[in-house]
Amino acid sequence: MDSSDNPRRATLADVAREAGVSSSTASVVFSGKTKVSDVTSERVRAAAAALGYSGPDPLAASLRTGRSGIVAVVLEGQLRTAFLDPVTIPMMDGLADGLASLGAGILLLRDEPGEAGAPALTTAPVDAVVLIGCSGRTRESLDIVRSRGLPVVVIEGDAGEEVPRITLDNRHAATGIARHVHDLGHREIAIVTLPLDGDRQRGHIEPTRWESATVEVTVDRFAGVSEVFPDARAVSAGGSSIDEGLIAGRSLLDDPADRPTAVLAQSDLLAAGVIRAAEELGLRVPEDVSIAGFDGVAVDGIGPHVLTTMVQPAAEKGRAAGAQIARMLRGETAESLDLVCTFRAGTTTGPVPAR
Amino acid sequence: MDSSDNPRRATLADVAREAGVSSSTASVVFSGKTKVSDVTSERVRAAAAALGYSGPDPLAASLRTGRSGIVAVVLEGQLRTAFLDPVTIPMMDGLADGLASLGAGILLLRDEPGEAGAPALTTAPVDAVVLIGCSGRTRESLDIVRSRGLPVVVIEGDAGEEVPRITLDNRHAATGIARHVHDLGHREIAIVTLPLDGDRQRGHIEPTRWESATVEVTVDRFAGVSEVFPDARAVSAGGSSIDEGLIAGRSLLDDPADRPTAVLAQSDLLAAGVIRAAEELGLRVPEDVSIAGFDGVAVDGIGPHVLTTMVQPAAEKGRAAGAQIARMLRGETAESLDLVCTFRAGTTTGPVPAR
DNA sequence: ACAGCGTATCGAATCGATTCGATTTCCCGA
DNA sequence: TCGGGAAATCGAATCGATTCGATACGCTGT
Repeated sequence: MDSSDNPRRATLADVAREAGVSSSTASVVFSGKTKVSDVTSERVRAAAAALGYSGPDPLAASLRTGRSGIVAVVLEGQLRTAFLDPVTIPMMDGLADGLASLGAGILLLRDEPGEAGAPALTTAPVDAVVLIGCSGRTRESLDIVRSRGLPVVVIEGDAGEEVPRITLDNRHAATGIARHVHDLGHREIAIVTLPLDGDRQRGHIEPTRWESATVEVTVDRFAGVSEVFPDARAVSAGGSSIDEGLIAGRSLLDDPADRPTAVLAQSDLLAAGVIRAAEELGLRVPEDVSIAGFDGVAVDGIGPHVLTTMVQPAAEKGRAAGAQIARMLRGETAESLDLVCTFRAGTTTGPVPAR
Repeated sequence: MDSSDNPRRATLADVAREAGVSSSTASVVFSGKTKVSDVTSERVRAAAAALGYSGPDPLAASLRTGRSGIVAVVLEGQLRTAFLDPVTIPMMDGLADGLASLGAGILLLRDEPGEAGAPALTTAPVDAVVLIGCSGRTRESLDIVRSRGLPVVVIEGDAGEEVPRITLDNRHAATGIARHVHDLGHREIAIVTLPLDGDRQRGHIEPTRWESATVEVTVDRFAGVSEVFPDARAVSAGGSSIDEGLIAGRSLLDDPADRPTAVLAQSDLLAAGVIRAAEELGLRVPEDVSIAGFDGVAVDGIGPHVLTTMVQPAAEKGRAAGAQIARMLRGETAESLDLVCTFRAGTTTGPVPAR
């Protein structure tokens, strides 16, 4: 309205002059770092209002204090890819919470090839960085961050020693759910896995294929199940979605002669797809086939079922990352955390059907 | 490793001294704004490497140039609320694209009560702001932004004149899909709406109820359908999800005596829920009941069906917002855009069943 | 040999706040 | 009446780069 195209916006110095105080005093009025008399404070505020001054310029303040109040989150590839996973969202929310105590905002960065020469990470005014799902190009991001000397935390990824990381006890949790199924009497089970690497290839997984798998989550969850069912067959999905689960589920349940009595999916979305596949084929869950998931997210549209699954503390992952960042910013040393999943018994697993 | 706890990180001046050039020259080597001889450039780079200097400090650079390369996106409430809507994600992706030409990152801000006195928006070093779904508290955000004199764009919300906005032709698009259903011969139709206001109350909507509705999208899409079907009955869902659609669908399709031949849902997720409700009741889609959605997002898990819907240019919304921001930052004036949805004929609508 | 010119580099001002030691003010007790 | 000390305010340095007019240098054409 009135302040949009002035020749120059008012600065703190202008306000101070207008109020008849030094700029140091004016500064303190806004930051509250020191006591100022009420009368002075009032005069400064009045002057600010008169000049249309809306508080200290964040850029200048940042330079002086060395803090921008921004934490970068580096996601792989397109945002849509990252946010397709329903776990990501509560995690981000948790991160926002964990960072809130710092009053820090979240800067979304894609670790893209970066057309304009330097990746955004080089030139972004951030106080710290959170790397999610460290792999491939994220590695480069890490190098940049290290050379800038920024505090960094890695969520679900390995970035070498010295970098604090937040992980999940994927392997142990997977063993837990496998044991649950085993206790129910199941012996013929199948696993629907997440992608093994960037290829996202679907289909049956030969045991030797695991050697070239790079996605840690997938490998760990598989290894966990293997402890209980060393010979379980596995098919890989092309991603974590209901439709992918449906495809995998069909391929597993199609042949009545060779049908597992239980299917362990590596994500809840996949499990939901498998349930749909079972329903399609006229199989009852859990009477004819037991199905378990992983993650413990709210999956829409599986009707009356409550999925048996391992609930991962998604929001907690984010909060923990935020907390570690906060520590590092205070100069304390951060530590790595391995969060534990908790078993949730649902209605989708039951005793092995009488043959 | 080596640069983590030095007494002081190297500055551009240090590098310049080490290389035996002036700091202005050193600056130019990194920014590339002016020609520098190869030999000088090389000397500077070598000096930088020797001192472990990783490029100009973004904070200092920002102060001088007045640009931080960051655009804030203000979301209402929890992140999870905002990202639950599958339209949000491609939109953010589009925004990221639209902003990429500026090399700008996206700062996620929640318009919270803001415990620590000033909301983050006051102190965030941003170049511009995108407000999403302007309502209630977002209004305050707008005031802050205005007083800071920052360029701002509103997506799907009204922020008064002078603020460029990106909108959808919701009303017209809704009319289009209603006409499609009308052309198929349907006369008894029902609408499943998105929430009418913050209450998110479920259930039948009395015509007078519309007067107090505050969510623009809901009202517009309803009004659009009303042009074709003035007497259509409407039920409100408690949100945009498959489960909410299921609930609404059951209530509409339950009674065979009083069953609409077509259901128009205000979102694809709701439509998916209605489809499930129909299937539950043994109704075939579209033979027994036609169902249409809105949005054109990829909905997982409705099996072989392709939803008849209005495809909204979600990514384009974000891209357009990004483009307008870019214009404002270049000093040009931005304009409001009303994007159009396109009809997609699917397999979920068909001729009205013979009675 | 020199005016004229293009190129590479330099100097110094500037961006707008924060910070902390120094200074002033004022009140109280001896 | 004056010294002592707490409270409020001031001054000046500082954060680390960018920018642009000025300068120096080496060529070319006549």
